[in-house]
Amino acid sequence: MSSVHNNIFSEIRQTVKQIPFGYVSTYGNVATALNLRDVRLVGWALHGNQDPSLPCHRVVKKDGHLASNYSLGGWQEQARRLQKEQVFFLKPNQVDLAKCFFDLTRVE
DNA sequence: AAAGTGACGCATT
DNA sequence: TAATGCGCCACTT
Repeated sequence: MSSVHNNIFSEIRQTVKQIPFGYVSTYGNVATALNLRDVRLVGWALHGNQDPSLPCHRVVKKDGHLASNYSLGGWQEQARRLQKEQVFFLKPNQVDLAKCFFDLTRVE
């Protein structure tokens, strides 16, 4: 990853930062909020992230399953962070979107 | 400079 | 129901 992003990547990060504590959003929802045609860009922007102010663990797949390739420690680490925020889980690797989904298209 | 690739998701076979 | 294809960005080689 490079230094400066006056591009979609910074937009993605801005959007992800709007997900409140205790809630999650999905890759697709972020993409829709930004009118992106390629959802993979969201994952790309978060891949290898080290910024603690960027809650990348709050982004999951559309059905609530955790990121299959979560960078730092795999989905188990992502699950640990979410449980710390008292997010509801249906299964060890799947959150309850019905209770914890935050729609980013509503706030933008 | 060009081609390959990816924390996904939807439509098509 | 499973498998495949595409998206068209940004980054890497």
